[in-house]
Amino acid sequence: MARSQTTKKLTRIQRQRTDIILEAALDVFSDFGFRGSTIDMIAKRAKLSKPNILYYFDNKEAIHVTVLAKLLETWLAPLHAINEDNDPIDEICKYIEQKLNMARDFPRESKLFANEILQGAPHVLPELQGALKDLVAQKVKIIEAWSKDGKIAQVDPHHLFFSIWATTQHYADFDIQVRSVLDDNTKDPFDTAGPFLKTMFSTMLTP
Amino acid sequence: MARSQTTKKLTRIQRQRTDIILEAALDVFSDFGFRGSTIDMIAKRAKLSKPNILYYFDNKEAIHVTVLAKLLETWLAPLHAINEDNDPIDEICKYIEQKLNMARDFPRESKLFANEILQGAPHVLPELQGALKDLVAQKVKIIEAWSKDGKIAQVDPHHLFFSIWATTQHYADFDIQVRSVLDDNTKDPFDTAGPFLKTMFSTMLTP
DNA sequence: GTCTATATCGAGATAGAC
DNA sequence: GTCTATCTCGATATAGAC
Repeated sequence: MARSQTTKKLTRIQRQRTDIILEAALDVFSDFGFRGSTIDMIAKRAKLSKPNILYYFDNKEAIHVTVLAKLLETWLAPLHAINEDNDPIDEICKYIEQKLNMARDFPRESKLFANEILQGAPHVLPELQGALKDLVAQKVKIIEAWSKDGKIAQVDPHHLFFSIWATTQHYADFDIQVRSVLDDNTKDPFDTAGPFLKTMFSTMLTP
Repeated sequence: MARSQTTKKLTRIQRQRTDIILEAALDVFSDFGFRGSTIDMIAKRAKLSKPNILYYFDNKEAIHVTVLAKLLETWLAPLHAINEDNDPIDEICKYIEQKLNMARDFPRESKLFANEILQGAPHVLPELQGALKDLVAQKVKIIEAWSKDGKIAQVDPHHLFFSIWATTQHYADFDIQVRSVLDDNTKDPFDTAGPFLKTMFSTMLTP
């Protein structure tokens, strides 16, 4: 049994090693998917030997699961931050900006997540049906309250979230298509996407 | 060299066989990605033997490339249909509806395409930079003309297309997440997504 | 054209020395 | 804890009979 699986307490050096492995694994998995990635690739990127990787993790799947678990934490953070007491349109715009910043700054995480969902979420389905569903339900209520109070227009809150997720993550997941279609490659798509999306969503939400 | 690669002319039975193989391949590739799929899976689904598959196609990659080429044709059809002479908002709404219908009726194609783009478009990059880019450039001009004539609001046409692609395809590619988040699984997400998206985009585009 | 049998190879995982 | 060497298996692709 690999060291990291048996106990929670790790020495500093062990913690470092697993972090290096997870960082390399994120690189590889996000580029080639789970099945397209090999332990050898991860080992090379981490500058460790293949058996050494398997000393820290039971098997390839364990690495994948750990990477996904880490990513989910940060992935849901912006949604948590939506606050009922602030101005509704400001809150939504802030959320869009945060999601777009994450797509720009963490494209590997976005692609890895997209890959996992595309394959039917074999490793994160429980989280989708549990933590994510509950969190969304909570924020849906906020949107509904805003609508009821006439602070924003009447919209389907679920589809609002789906649209924000889809449009922001698109710039990370489909970046090769975005850059292929845009003629002027000197301009960063993210710079113009922000204003566009904020305009679109606030126009719809303005009562 | 496999039969189907040497000449263009195929007998009726050969054409049938290759169609059966491509149909099975679409099933398998869209579920497991290129690397996660095996020729055996395709053979089983097509009810043919593995060597028989390789009689019709040189190798696994040739099957993948052929499936992608077929799918791209149908994939771009709705974009072609956008007509400058009709009412702008009607045309955009029609486009959204067609894209959403395709996501509903051809989820395998949508997922396969998403997978290919996520991996960096190894097999369709030339088409993205050629046919797709040209087609988009042409339709971007139509949007710009509509804006200039005051028929629709001023929007960035590229980001408009990106957003339509992202939001519609989301319901096919991320369906497992969509269904996990929605409490009531009896209702079809597509039924409510159509009105939502049409409202969102026409609100933004109304001058 | 289609099959069975098989060569070959890449990759996950382990054994055991140090 | 980390390494080299190796086992093992699954998958691509081919050989050759029918």
